Amino acid sequence: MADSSLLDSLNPAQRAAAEHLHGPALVVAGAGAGKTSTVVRRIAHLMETHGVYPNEILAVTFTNKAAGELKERVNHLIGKHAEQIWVTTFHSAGVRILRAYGEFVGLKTGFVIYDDGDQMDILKTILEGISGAGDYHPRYLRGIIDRAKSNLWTPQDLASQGEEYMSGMPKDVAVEGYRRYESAMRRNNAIDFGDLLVLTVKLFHENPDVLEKIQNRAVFAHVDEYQDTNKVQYEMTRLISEKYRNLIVIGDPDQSIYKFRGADIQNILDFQHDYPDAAIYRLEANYRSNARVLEIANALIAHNSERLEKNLVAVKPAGDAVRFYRAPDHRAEAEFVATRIEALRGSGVMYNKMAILYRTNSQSRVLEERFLRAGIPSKIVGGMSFYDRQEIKDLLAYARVAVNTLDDLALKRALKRPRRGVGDTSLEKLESYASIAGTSLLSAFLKADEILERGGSKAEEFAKLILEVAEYASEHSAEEFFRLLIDVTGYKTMLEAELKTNKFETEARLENINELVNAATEWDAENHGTILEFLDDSALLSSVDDMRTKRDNKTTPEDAVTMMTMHNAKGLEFENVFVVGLEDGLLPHRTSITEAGGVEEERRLLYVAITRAMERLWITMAESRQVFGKTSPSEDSRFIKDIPADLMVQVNLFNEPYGSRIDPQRTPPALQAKLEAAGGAVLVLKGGEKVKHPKFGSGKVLAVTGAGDRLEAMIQFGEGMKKLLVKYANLLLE
DNA sequence: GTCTAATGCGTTTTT
DNA sequence: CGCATTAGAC
Repeated sequence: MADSSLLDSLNPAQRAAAEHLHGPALVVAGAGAGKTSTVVRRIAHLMETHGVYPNEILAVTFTNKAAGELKERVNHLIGKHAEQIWVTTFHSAGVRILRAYGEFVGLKTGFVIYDDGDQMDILKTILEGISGAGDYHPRYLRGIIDRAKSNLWTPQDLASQGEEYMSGMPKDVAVEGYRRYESAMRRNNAIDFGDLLVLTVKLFHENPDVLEKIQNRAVFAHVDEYQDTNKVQYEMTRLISEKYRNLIVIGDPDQSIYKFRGADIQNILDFQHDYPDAAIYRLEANYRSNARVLEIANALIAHNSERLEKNLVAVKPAGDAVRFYRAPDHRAEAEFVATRIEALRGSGVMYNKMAILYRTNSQSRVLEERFLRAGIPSKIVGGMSFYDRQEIKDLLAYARVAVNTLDDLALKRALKRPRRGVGDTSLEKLESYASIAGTSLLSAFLKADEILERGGSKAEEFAKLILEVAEYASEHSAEEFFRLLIDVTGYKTMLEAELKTNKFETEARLENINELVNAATEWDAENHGTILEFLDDSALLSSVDDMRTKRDNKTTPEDAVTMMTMHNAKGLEFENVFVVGLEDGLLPHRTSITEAGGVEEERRLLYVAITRAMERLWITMAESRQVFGKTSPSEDSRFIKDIPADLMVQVNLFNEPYGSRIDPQRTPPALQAKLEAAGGAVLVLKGGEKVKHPKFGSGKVLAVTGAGDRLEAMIQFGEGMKKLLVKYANLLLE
């Protein structure tokens, strides 16, 4: 095959994957193995060398942020036509498809996306309506329904499942709850995250012509993070790629961490079974981490059994040793991290090269407080986000009912703030009227004068306000709309009145509604879309996506330490990483210990966290920690024992080693063979080099495997391919 | 109808 | 500890 400069920077394994043309393929890509580069170059190569049109290429990523980066890199490589490549997440693809064809599966124009808070509101009412079910927490039912949807189960399918899927709820309550939930959602013309995928699959099944249109947009399909796909995503992938069968899935079973969301590691483990003709490519050279970091990651994950054989080898040499700090309590742990961060800063490292990863969002508080006192700038990714704040949700509720007058839930939320003089009793009457008449709540409000004995005019006034707002929504840009909204609803006036009694909090709220307008302005500039599309985008933002973190705290300086959960860290990398809270009960989390496969999943989570580190890694635990206001003692995480003691340095508060020490003579395996070249220069092999062997002559290094003394090079010589132990091969660089 | 204070409760990860 | 709910006062 003709050399293409596009692929020159890839190693042989990456290159083989990037050159894959037709048919299914599985790319097992270890952490930091350069899978994004491989996909970027594969796409560029398809277009440049094989003349594939950009609008025949689909790439599904895990987050919008990853999608944006992929697009940008392809763009950078080959220029403008990359715009037409469909790079998306499963959920964004679902919205786009359903906005175009939703009517085929019973959706009406203007349907809105409900988040988990909305789901809980609906489910609470539903549980209260089922006799004897009022005591069950809606959270559990939401979990059941989400899991059912990720498995493509209808309420009827759920009824035939075992008790283990009912989260301790009586099965008939769960099934009936699911049924009522579905009809409530349709009545409100609303869909949830699960529906974005479930309804898309349903649409594909029932409308072959629609499916074919999508298939033609996905002649060459890529699905990233395949280890975290669930049943419905599996089905979506299968259907979309069915026509052309040019499907490449990329993933790493060792990084599967979303089982609770229905992700099924078997999807990747069984790929070759589903597609017997699938090619398989393994990217096993890790370009990200210092060899010592990778060594402990490998040692840890070796304790898992649900794996695909993989031998991840460091390209980088050994750097700083991994440090382990055992703190007396959670405050001391925060103190240690703060001290280390200041020391790093003192030696010239920027704050944005540092990250702290934890198991649960609640762990961020002590750290944040400590950093605030120390003057360390920090930003929290995830947790309570901008769009979860009360004032933002209130305003979005007005927007939602404006674009979808069937949204009773949003109408009720809007009614609460500012107060409209319509209380619970009136609302109840209007709701029951609407329910009997089979109309929306808004229609009932419009006729409130006839329905209510007292206070009907106030309800009607409110309904008219909503209609007025709805008119704005259809006629204005997002920015103009939200400017009008905060004014005409009296929301701003209400907040300004609250300034007297609750200055600090209200000032923040005023600032936030101003930020909402700013967000809309920026969005307008990039999208020129409708209010409905603005709502879609804000609903689908993930915590690592830019728009949200940027909005989250506008005072956060560019140079700040990143704090996030281990889940959110997937796909990211940082020069310096602190993995905190390695205590049994926290990691592995107590709730996961009794679940089948739970501990292995938690071990993978730690594996993901560790492999984020490029140069320096600290692991910490606290011997006691406050939970719900009570101090309780804790033990080392069982995962600490998975890592041989001589691979980490235990340190004190001053980062000085004590107790166990690593052997300074021992070098961790790295994918680098040091060869004495003619002039005595050190030669590093990673594949692709031309070398000379005393007996076989000139050859080209195809791949390098193994480590240390067992490091082997696969070399193509004139007389054929040889696999040689580098240590004895006497190779010279040509 | 609305606001306030007291109570009780839960322990995870998120598109 | 932080929240969501609720009883009871205005």
